Amino acid sequence: MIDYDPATIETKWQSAWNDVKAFESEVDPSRPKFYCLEMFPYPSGKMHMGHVRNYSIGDSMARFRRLAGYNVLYPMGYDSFGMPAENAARKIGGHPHDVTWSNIESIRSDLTRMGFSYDWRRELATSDSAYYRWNQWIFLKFHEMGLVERRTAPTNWCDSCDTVLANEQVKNNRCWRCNGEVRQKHFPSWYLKMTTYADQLLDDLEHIGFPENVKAMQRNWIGRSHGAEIHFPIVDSADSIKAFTTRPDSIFGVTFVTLAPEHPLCNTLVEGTEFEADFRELADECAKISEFDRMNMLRDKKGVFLGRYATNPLTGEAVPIYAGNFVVASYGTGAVMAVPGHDQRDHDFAKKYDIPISQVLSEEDGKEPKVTGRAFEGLGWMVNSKRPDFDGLYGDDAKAAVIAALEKEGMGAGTIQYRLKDWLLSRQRFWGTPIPFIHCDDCGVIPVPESDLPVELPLDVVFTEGQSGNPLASHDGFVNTTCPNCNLAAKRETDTMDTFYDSSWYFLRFADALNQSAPFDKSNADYWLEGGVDLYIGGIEHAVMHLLYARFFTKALRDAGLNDVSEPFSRLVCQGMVNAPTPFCKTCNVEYHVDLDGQKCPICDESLGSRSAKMSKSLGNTVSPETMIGKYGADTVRLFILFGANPEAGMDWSDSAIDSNYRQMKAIHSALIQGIDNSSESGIMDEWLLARVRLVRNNWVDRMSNVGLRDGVMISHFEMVADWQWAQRRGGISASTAREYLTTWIPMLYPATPHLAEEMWEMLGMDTMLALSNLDLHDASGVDIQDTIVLGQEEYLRRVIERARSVRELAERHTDGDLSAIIIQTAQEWKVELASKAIQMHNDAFDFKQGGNKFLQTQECFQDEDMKGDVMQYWRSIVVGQKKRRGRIHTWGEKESTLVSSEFDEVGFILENIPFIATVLDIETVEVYRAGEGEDVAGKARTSLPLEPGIAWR
RNA sequence: GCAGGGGUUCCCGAGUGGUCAAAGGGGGCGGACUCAAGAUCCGCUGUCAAGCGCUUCGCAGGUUCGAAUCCUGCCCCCUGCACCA
Repeated sequence: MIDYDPATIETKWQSAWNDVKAFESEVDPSRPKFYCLEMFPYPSGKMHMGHVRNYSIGDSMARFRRLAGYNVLYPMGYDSFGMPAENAARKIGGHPHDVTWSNIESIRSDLTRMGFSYDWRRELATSDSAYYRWNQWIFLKFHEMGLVERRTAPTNWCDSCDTVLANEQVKNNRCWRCNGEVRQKHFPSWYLKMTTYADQLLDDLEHIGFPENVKAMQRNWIGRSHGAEIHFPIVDSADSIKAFTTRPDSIFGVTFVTLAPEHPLCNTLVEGTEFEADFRELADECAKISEFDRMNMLRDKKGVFLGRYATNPLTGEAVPIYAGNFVVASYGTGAVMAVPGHDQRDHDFAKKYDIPISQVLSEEDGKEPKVTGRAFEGLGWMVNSKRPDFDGLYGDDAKAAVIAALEKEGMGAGTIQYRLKDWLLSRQRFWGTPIPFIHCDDCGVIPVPESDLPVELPLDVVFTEGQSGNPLASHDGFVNTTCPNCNLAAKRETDTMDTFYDSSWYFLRFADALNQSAPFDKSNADYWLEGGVDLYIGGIEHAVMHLLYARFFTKALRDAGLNDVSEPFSRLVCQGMVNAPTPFCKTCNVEYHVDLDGQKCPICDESLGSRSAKMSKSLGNTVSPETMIGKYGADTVRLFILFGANPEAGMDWSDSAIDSNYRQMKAIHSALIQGIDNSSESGIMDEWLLARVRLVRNNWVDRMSNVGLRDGVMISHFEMVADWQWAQRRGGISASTAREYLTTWIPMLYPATPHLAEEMWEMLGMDTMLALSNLDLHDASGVDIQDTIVLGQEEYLRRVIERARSVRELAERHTDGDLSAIIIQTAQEWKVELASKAIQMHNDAFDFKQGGNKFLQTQECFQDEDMKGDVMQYWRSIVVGQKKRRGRIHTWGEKESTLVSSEFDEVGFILENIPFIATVLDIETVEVYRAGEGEDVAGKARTSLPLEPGIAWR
């Protein structure tokens, strides 16, 4: 017997695939396309388990689709601009370019060793000028379209990263990358006007296959809210306060107005008055304190009266103006109309400062609002309106009426607010795409002409530790240039682009990666991206940033005329994390480094337990893919990854589990060898095994088509081995059946474990490699009636054996000495007859409640007075059932019904299989007869049902 | 607080009204093989019991002839956003 030797066959097939260029694909409108893409890696060093998982999923799907006849685009690249490379370069004194390229080499070799089937011709790296020149080209295009804006505004500045950040990159006022605190800084910056697309980005979410949580996060992020902007004229002033509200229907309950302390009107109003001092104190407090303190402080709502009043535009009432620490300057208009009767926050504030509370919405139509001591925030019926024609209106009608009145009187308008901001694109860092603009004293900020692209990053820059600032800014050769307009000396822009820019269109570049005259050819992009990338796989951490930017880009590029695609990704799968055991203290709820395994908790001194935690360097619970591939081979690692959990679920690394997957691979290998070597001429299990494979293959295609890889692999790598082994145990199969089975089975092994499959395919004598094969999977012929019977019979046998086992222990207790015989009593003929009739009637929608008893009375078996009771009881059990179990005619599946109706000869079938039953049950004698035709051992005759014989031991 | 996702047997994890004491894997136990270990194979793994038994799918109710599955309320966990007006 040949041993399973993954190392040899894996390298063999990897180079064979490479030799025949198996995975290179071209546009071919005559075939259905499938674009399979994984979020490309940031080349930070070696490949880790998260990558392995991501790409194992993608590769299996790509291979599955190729096998099914699709024209598959499956490319790979590197998201290689970014700070880690720059920081590494500073540390070791090199250039980010060199750091990046050596990491890319390393990752590429890991990817190759896993056998991933990429079209390597399309490989790209975003830090390559062949790529980023198109970043610049697109930027100029966006500029022409009016989507680029340079403006000075407060920005999020991260001190430790030495750069500004986009809104999306700030989490809890901390930097997404380094977790350092972010502060506000006024800065001239480049923006992409993503808000132009806010509505499309939100509305189009409805039609794409993203997971619900990702859609929710994006909706949340875009944060569209419908409402009104309402003007509150300031008493004795020409100014008015513009407040945004989502609840214009509560306007008659406004008892004060609150401004953000940063609101410019605050200053105007208090300057030189007795209220100035208090206001300054509040404003300073808000400006200074750290985010952490502010979160605490904000539990305590604070405000100061500004000494002035504003007029409610619909009533003319004057209400006091406050500045409040809880009003956010950057959202809406930075001013809030306060309705303490219907907003809990305003309610708290009003109580604290003794401001009147007025209720103008009622929970019940026609009734006065209840006084509860809390604000009623739901929709309600308007009451107490200080103008006619409003009372009695509800919800949207109420809002519309108020807005209409405001618009008519020029005091406001219905508006829509977004949380989404424009994308702050510029970074004060070196390792990114230079923004292609030039600052000229005379001509201003002007674009680099297209013919001068790319603006390349200089390679002669020295990076040293402790260096701060952007090295581009001090690189004379880069900075100094001439103005394309007036030809006088000018300076280059030294800001570079956010690296998320690079990854916002790489999936389009892959469609035509070698194009040197354009970012991509339109027809190529339209072919491969029609309906979007068909399957996009990556981590949930990109739910907002990358996926939102990429959607925006695709739409903007569409509007630039570069493609006809509106949504880049038609189906997104976010793969779960790979976890591994790590020491854990239950009491302190802290995870520790694996070095502390088996020791005591450093905090509370209790013994540490273990729990599953995300693999990370800081916990030391990582597992090196390289080591695992070396030990078990790529196929086993892939099988483990796919079988360990469904793609979306988190999975736990387990040494024993990968070991058992390796054993499974060996079992598959030896089953295949056994099949190939089979020279038997007859096989009693032929019919059954072939029926099984017809059934199972359809299920497999079904599961795989829906990225149900775990289920798919369970069928191909577990159930089918079990079927094979069962067939062997039950008496074996013939050579021709073995061949037929393998011809179907081996391709099913191919997506998950392609090397083994390819090797076995060749050994089976096939000339065309699986990598080049195109099998019509959907042509699977399915199971026919004969298959159903054969499968049903075998299941019947298994069930009989199972039941025999389950009563065995009891029988042993009730019998003196060893058991020597098993007695099987199949159901009486009249039972089978009745059941068969009942099935027929059930199919004809017979009403058993109505006519069941009447029918029974016409039956021959019912005429015998002694049997009447039994017949009644039996009848109930097959057509009605008990509390817990429904009647058999309802619970029998197709197989069972077919067997019963076709008068399956249970006695004959068991007689044929006596040797097998005797062997597996380890018993000398197996007796079988129809109940009533032999001794009624242990009173089992009465309990026998069709397909459920009474089983007794002796 | 809002939004999304969850809570299933020793563990992980399938399971969307009856075929469910609930797939599969891990772990554990037992057996075969072996001098032994490992590997491999077979069986068992809620509970009492020669049963159309009893109890179990976060908790409490409800709908139903029948609920892990549907409805209501509550508790807990994870993720994201957050005094967003």
